Formats: sequence, C-alpha cells, structure tokens
Amino acid sequence: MKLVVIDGNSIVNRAYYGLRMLNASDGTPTNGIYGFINILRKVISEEAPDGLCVTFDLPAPTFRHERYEGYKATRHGMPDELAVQMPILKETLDAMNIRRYELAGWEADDLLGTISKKCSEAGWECVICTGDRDSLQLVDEHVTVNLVTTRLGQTSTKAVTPEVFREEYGFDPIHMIDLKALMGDSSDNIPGVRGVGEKTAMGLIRLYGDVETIFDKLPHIEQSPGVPAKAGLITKLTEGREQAEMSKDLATIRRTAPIDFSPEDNLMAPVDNDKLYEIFSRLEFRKLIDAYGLTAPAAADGQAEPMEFTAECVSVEVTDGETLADFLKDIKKSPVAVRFSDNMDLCCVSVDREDEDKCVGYILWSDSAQWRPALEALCDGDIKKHGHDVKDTVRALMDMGLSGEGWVFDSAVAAYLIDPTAGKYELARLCDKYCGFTPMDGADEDGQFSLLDDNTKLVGRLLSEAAAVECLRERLEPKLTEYGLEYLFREVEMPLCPVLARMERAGFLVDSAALASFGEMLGRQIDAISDEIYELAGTKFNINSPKQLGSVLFERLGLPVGKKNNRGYSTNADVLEKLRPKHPVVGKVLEYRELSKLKSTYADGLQKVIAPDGRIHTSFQMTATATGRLSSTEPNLQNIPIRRELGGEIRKMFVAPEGYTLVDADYSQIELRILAHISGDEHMRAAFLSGEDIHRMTAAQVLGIPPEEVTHTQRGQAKAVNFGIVYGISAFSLSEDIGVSVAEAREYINTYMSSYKGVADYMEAVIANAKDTGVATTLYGRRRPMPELKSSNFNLRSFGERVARNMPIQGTAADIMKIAMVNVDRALRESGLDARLLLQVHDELIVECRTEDADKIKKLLIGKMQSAASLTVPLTVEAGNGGNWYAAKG
DNA sequence: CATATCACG
DNA sequence: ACGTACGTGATATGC
Repeated sequence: MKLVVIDGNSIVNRAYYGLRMLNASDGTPTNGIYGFINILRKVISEEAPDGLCVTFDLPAPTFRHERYEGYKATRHGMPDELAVQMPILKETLDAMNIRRYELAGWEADDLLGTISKKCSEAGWECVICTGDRDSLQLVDEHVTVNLVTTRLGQTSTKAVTPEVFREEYGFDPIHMIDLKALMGDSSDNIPGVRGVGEKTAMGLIRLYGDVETIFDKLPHIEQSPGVPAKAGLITKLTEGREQAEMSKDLATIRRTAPIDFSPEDNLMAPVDNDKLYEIFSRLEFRKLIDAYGLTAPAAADGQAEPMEFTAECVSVEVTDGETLADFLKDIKKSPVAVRFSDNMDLCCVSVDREDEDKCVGYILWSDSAQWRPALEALCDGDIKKHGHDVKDTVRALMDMGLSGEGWVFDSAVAAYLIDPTAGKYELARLCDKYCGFTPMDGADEDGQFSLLDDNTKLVGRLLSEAAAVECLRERLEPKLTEYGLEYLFREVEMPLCPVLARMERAGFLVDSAALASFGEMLGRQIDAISDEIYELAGTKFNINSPKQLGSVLFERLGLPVGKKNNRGYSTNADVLEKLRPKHPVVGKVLEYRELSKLKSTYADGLQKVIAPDGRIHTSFQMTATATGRLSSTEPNLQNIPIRRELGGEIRKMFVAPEGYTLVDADYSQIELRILAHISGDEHMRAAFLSGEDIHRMTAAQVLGIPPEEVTHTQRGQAKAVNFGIVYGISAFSLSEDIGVSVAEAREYINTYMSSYKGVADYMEAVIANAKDTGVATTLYGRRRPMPELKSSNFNLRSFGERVARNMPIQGTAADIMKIAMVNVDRALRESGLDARLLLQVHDELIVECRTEDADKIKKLLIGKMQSAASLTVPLTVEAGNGGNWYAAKG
C-alpha cells in the first residue's frame, strides 16, 4: 500500500512562483491553486497511490515558540496574492475529499516526518511530494521524496530514493542533518560551523558519517586521506562545536507530532461534484471542470433550469403561409435573439411573447419557400435583433444580399466592454459565467440525445444558444449601465459591427503579379546572401534558427555576448546592430532577416490569402485588445511594412482598381493630443495650439532654447521622450532608445516632468485613481480592470502602473477612431458616391473611391475624423490619395 | 505548443 | 535590488 503526502505550503509556493499571474474575473488571484491542482493530478497519475493527504504550515503568529531564539526570523511572509489563495485551496481540497493536516507549533516538515514514520510503522510505503530539499533526511527504504520543480508552467518531478540520494551526495540520507550541522542553512537560519562550507562538510561526512564521530576523531581528521587539509580546520571545528550541535538539533525534523493519523484514514475518495464544480466555476477553471468530469449541480427549486427556455417554450418551424404570418407578427415584439448555423442554412429566432408569459422558438430552413421572405423581414432595420459575434453574422447576411441593420445587442461585445482582459468571449463560456448554465452543444454523448438526428441536434443547439443570448442580455445590460458603458455600447461598438462587416466584404485589391515577382526577387537575393553568410562564417547552418545563429556568432566566431535569453544567446536586431562593426557577417545576417521576413510574411504570406476576386479580405477582431483597439487577422493588414525602404514596396502592391483611387487619412499625433487634453497641461496644449512641430517644441521646452535652434538630434531625443511618456517611461529604456547614459536619460525625464508639470501631476493622479477603483478608463468610459496595481510583486506592479498610464491614452484614441469610422461610413453611404472604407490601422483610414471624387472624399474624411471628438487642442487629420497605398500615404 | 523574432501603430 | 516602454499578429524553429 502506498500513501502520497503533499507538502502543501511548499507545493503551492512552487506553483505560485512558477506560474504567471492568473486571475478570476473578479480579480481573485488563482495561479497558486491552479498550479497546485495540476501538480496534484500529475502525482496521482504517476504514483497511483492508495491514499493521499496534504500538510500545511499554520500562518506566522503560531511560530512563536521556536526552539531557539532568532530561528525563522528571516522567513518571509507570503505575498498577499498567495495568502488569499490559501483558504480557497483548503476549501478545494475539502471538496476533493482529501485530508489536510496542520498543527499549531509544528511545521509542515515535522508533520511530513511524523506521517511518514507512522506509514512505515503500519507497513505502508510513503511518497513525500515537496519542492523543499529539507525533507531529504526522511528518505529510507520505505520513504521516497518526490522533488517538484516548476519552470515556466512546466512541472517536473524527481523521485529521490536512498540509492539516488547516495549517488548524488555520497552518504546516507539521514546524514543530511549532519551536513547542515556543519555547513548551516541560511534560508532556515541554521548557523553551522563558521568557516566550514559545502566542500569541507561533504568531505567530512563522507568519511565519518555523523557529527559525533567527527568530534570523537577530531585530533586526527587532518591526517585522514581525502579530506582537503585546510589550515585551522581543527580550530574551527573545536570553536564551532556548540554551534554544530545546536544546528544539528535545528536541522533534525521532529517525527513525534501529536496528530491522530493512520494511513487508512486517507484512502483515495471520489470528489464532491457539487462543491468542486462550484469552486472551479468560481475560479473559472474550465479545463479542470472537464478534466474531473464535473457537472452543474441540479438546480434548487425556483432557480433557473438550464433548459427552462427550450423546455417551457414551444418551437415552431416556419413551413407555410400560416407559420410565416405568425413569425412576422411575433418578431415585431422585441426582443428577438437570432442564431444561424455555420453554413447559414438554418436560423433560429427566439421571441419573447410577453403577453402570454412564454416564449417561442422559430425554426427557419433555407430549403423552405418561406425562407427568403422570413429572413428579409427579420433583417429589416426596424426589427431589433440580439446576437453573438454580430459582425460575423452581419457579414454573412450581407453576403446573402440581406441588410445588416437593426442589431442592437451582441453578447460578445457586451462582455468585452465589461472586461476587455478576459481574452475569450465564446457564447457557452459567457453563459456559464454569467447565467450559470451551459447551452446544449447538440453533441452530447449520453442519454437519448445522441439518438437524435443531426438536424434535430442543430436546432436544439441553436435554440439553446438563442436562449443563452437573451439570458446574457438580461445579466450584462445592468452591468453596462453600472459601469457607464452604455454610450460606447449603443453608439459606438454596435453601430461599428455593420461598418466592419462592409470593410471585410470590400477587401483590398492587390497586384498579385507584382507581389509574386517581388517574392521571386527576394528569393534570389536571399539565396545570394545566404551563400555570403556561409562563406563569412565558414560553415553552413540554418540562419533562421536563433539557436544555430547564436552558436555560430558567439561560439564559432567568438563575438561578445550582449544579452541572453531563456534559451541561450539573444540574437535580436538590437543585439546584432551593436555587433555590426565587429564582423562583416553580422550586417549580412541583418539584411537576411529583413529579406526573409518580407518574403515569408508578406510576399508569400499575402499571396496565399488573395481571394478569387483578387482582393484580400481581412477579419477585424472587435474583442481582442485590452485597450479597445481593433485587431486584424488572416491576414493582419495592420502591420504591412512602411518604416524601411524595401518594406514600403509591399504597400505599393495594395492598389485601387482602374478608374479608382485610394484616399488615406490619418490622425496626426493623436495620442499626444489626447494627453494634452486629458492632463490639461498648459505648455503641451500651447504647443499644439501653435501648430508647430510637437517634438521640436518639446525639445525647446525641455532644453530651454528657442524652437528654431533645436538640432536634428535634439528633436529625435524629444520624440523618443514623447513616446516614452505615452508608454510609461523608464530611464533605462529611454537611454537604450536614444543612446545616452542612464543618468542622462534620467536627467532628461526629470527636466521634462518639471517642464510639463500638468503631465507629471496627471500621471500620478491616473495611477492613484486606477489603484483606488481597480480599473483604468478612457474619456468615453471604456474600462480595463487592473488587479496588477495591488500586487506585492514589484515587476508586476510596475507593469500595472505603466499600463494605467497608457490605457487612457491609447484607449481614448481607439474610442475616437471608432466614432469616426461610424460617422465616415454613414457619410459615405449618404453621399451616394461610389466609395467605401477598406481598412483601419489604428490612427489611419483608407477609402477606395472614383478618382474624380478624391477631393470630396478627402474633405469628408477630414471633416468626420476631426469632428469625432472635441478636445481642448486641435485634432488634426492629414489626407492624401494615390493609385496605391504607398502613394496615397505620401 | 511555446519561444524568439520582427512587422505595424 | 529589482528589470527595463504600450498595444497587436504571423512565421519559423525545436521540444
């Protein structure tokens, strides 16, 4: 029989420090618990024990009666983020029916010692699972220690048996205590013998075994072979004898804790489904819910049953004139929630018939004669519709020639506004989180459900999803109101859905022949430069592999190592740029990197996604960023090269069709203007009101010289500082960026902050406010939860402070751009011109229009973009046009 | 599947 | 003493 005993404090510590910060959406940190459970699962599956229990230290105040004064004085209290997880972890273990042992005045080590001893006496094998080497003294033929380490979320364990221990240390496990008696242990405040370190102590113990024997043979030890003959060793030992004896006592784990323990009390037991489900869903451990096969507890009386909607609601298939008429009548009674199958062949609409106290689910199939009239009526802008990922639905409807108007609620977008850091907004997940039930997925394995045919399953799923959308609306709308997000939701995000759908559908025309030949040209250059690199390096290797490149540069060629990363040498552009003068191959590698990036990501990558219409249709993500910006995927059209000359060639292949032109309009310095507005800093506002170059004005202000005397270099430095201010500057990074010493950078920042006192005050206030409220917000009320600000971890907290400075600026810019897009799109359509929005790149919009309308469109864009917000500084927009994107931006 | 690198604002 | 600017997405490598 085998018992696993887990050193709770040690393992939760490993988990906490080994895993990145995780939070439930209410801010509760969860990484310690999550990591603990994963280690627990791993141990159970590897050891397959008959019994299991966990030991804990009781918190600090119980450490009073220490055996010696000063002992444990240096032990750090655990950080708050971990401390709050401890009671939840214990609650979790209780729900898993795992016994816990904790005893005031007795450390976890003593409990482990006592439990392992009692196991041995009962004839059980014992496996101690800990991250702490202190327990190794307990190892014997019945007791194994599984040492756990976690690195970057990966846990590994090493089983230490007497043989393994002897292999590593060269003596028996029990002599760990003698080793500590001599060399001490600073982490446990065990003094050891002054002047005796690891080497000496190990040598002595390998020869003599224990401390007592060493002191017995004290006069002779220096003559002994194998022990390094060090001058004064005997003196040191003689003087340290008392210390050694005390240290040995301290190091010895007590195995006589007064606990009521017998291994049989700890047999493996099934978990308590209801309790564990409640805890895991509270902590948002969805993977673990699946892993343990947990199910939602049966609801108590009066509570919403998951299937309430479909069970109590009638469903009607629209198959004839009569059912169609019912449908048309009912959808005018808001609200209606709408779900489509992926291939758009099936549409389910849930209608709440308020007067009859029940709801109806309408089922529409595309092969029915009623399909088209039903859908056209539904898509009318006057019918208020609710959905999930509305932009995608609207895009598909538009593909079918239907209107995308009238969508007033999107559960994904609502949940995103409430917490934009949540990451994922799948319908089932949100429903589980906010409504406490999971919609049917139609693929349920058990019960009669699997006997149903595919169509029935699909209908069931979609009706259930429609119910989920309605439930989410009931739960999320009050939150939108509570958090002041109604304006953004109703007036910005929801109206943006059809705008983005139109942009995705429009696509951006590319010159695919030019792209292909550019790619071939790059290929030839890459081949040539590869050969040069092999020649200069004297060996052939994969230049794309940082590992191989690192070994060539830093080992074979012996170049000085700049930075290191987790895996070895860093070979990024910053490092290589500094190395450029040292060896001709470095420049070639940089050139190779530039070319191969252009070829693989852009020349080749973009060709793969050109649609049959010759255009590239990106997808905009509305719920991807923490600040409120959009993102663009498959392909990403928001990172098309421009900064380097060769990269700019790619933009020349994004073109307007014959007879059309591209109009490109971008906000000038929108982030700094927002900062000037929000902070109200008089100097910065004056700079923008003057219409002068902002970076030049910054340099003049900080250096105290007239603007016209600012040199090119000084302007460049001021520009870097302005960027830094927006991002949450540090002297180190600024110095790296502009190539001055850290001290000079610090001086520059200090001068800046005293010149722009309003900015300095604002930065302080914004952090204090975020700390206070737990969220950072934009001018329009967009929020970002900021649990990091309360962290006791310096790095995490500093990161939080930088984010708190940046979010109101970047986020407000995103708000303004979204407002502009809605207005631009409306104005374009009302103008009746042949013109459409194609792309947004954060501060830039691109419109395709008839060549002869270019000036009208420019005026329209400038007007709508500038009037999207009214700030106390001008909001300037610059516009150009041309036959391709590169020319339009020029 | 995670990491390193690099493209953009 | 820390570790080094905010926000993204795609590609290639290597475990």
